[in-house]
Amino acid sequence: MQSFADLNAEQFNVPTAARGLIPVVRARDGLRASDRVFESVGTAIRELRLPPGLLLSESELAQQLHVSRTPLREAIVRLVDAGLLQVLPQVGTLVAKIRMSDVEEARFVRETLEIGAFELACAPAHRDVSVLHDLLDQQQRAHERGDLETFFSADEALHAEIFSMAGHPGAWMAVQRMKFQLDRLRRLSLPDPATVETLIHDHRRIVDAIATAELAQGRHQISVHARRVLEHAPLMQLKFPDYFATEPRA
Amino acid sequence: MQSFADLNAEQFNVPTAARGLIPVVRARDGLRASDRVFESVGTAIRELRLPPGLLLSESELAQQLHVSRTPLREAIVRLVDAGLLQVLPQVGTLVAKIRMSDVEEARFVRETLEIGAFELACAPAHRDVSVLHDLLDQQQRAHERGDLETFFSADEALHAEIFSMAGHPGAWMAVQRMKFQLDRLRRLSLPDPATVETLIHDHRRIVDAIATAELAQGRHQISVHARRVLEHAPLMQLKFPDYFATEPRA
DNA sequence: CCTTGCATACTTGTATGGAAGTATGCAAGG
DNA sequence: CCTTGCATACTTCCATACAAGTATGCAAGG
Repeated sequence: MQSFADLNAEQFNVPTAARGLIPVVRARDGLRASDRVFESVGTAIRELRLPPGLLLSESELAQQLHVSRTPLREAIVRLVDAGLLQVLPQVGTLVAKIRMSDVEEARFVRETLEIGAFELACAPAHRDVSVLHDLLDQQQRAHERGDLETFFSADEALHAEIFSMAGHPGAWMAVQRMKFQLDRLRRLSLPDPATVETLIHDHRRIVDAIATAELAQGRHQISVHARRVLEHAPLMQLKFPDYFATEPRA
Repeated sequence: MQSFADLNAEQFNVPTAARGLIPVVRARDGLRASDRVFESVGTAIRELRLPPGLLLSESELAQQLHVSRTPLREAIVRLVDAGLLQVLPQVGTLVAKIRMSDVEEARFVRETLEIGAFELACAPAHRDVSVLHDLLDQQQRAHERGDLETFFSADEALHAEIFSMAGHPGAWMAVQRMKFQLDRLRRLSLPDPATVETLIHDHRRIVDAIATAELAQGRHQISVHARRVLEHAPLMQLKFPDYFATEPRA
């Protein structure tokens, strides 16, 4: 199995240091070291900088992030709960592979909750979709200048805003927890500009459905939108076979 | 603020030991100490043996559970993520109070996902509701002999089984995470036998709706069922005012 | 050549000691 | 009597040392 140090050695030609893979966030704010590590490592996993199946080591990671093993372990515990890491006692800690059954569950949760939120967002007589239009514009501009990260942020913000309009901003948290698995699959298939345009198109139709309170149309659009990650899944499984888990959860 | 030791002193007349509040789970299986503590403390909180607002202490808890502070802290981190604990740095760790906004969010997530699962469970032509009927019988018998714990288990199992029938057993996990807040509110209002009978009645109607695939009827019943916890909420807020949070999340 | 057993170097899990920060009570001064 | 400042006793947070278990490579024996 490929180790963390090996991977870094390949990419940066430095045997021990791993600068670049995980940005070393320094002690800003009053944030706990545990939180910084959770954010840093969690983002690195979701952005596939730490590829699925990679074997990590607590002490190695701790050194590279300049924290001790205690706060690192607390971050690991949370990442295990989130389904992004898997700990094999006395063996190692590895980046969880993408399990299509988990992806499907996340898709169901997301689609179902977003449709529920959409219906509530359509209910108020005086609803204000100007924020949604702003976010659509942001996405368009970010796409035109090839800024994927900003597009991602605006994408997230759009979906979160719909939950806010529905009066359930907290439910978006529940969706995000499940979305972790979807994120990695999306990241695999999203360098394609055409796909981004499709997503923006989806967003426009969903926002339009809210503006005009067309329930049936909106439900359909959200369903289509939520299932897009699954479209490229079979191809991605062929292209990156060892990113995907074949066996049931250990 | 009432401390953990004080509470125990009141109930058991022992100043330091806290036997009874949290069962000391001994090192069975190959389970990690961290996992045992998470289960033990989490259950104690959900069953209100550790009342909302209670101020805890890492070292105190560690002594009483016969583990060191490290695995205890890892359990605390998970319980914070679950929304059952709240850590105030350099001050203390306290049992999170019940916030009605969280309850409402959990209700929305649960109701929406259960309706979604219900619709899928109705779809297959050859669906087998015998397991559901067994669980209904278990609930009836448990209620007749006043066995609340068994009723709770069968209740959970029934809802989980519906998600299984829908082909999304994993989505039940997402519901359970949100349900933690609902559990405590239910626990407050459930010593009432009449309420238990109402719940069993709800369950029967929901199972019937699945058996006959009456979509509209089932959706309505699940919605009514999911909102029952809210019925007694105002009364409970009057009866146990310091169990509930008034301010927004810190 | 192949198999088996063991020494060794890892891994995660747990315990403990110290550092930094906060609430509290008490004493001194107005 | 009321307010202010400080000493003290907590708290969580972090670093480190040790314990227990697993994989690996090498050597010895069949």
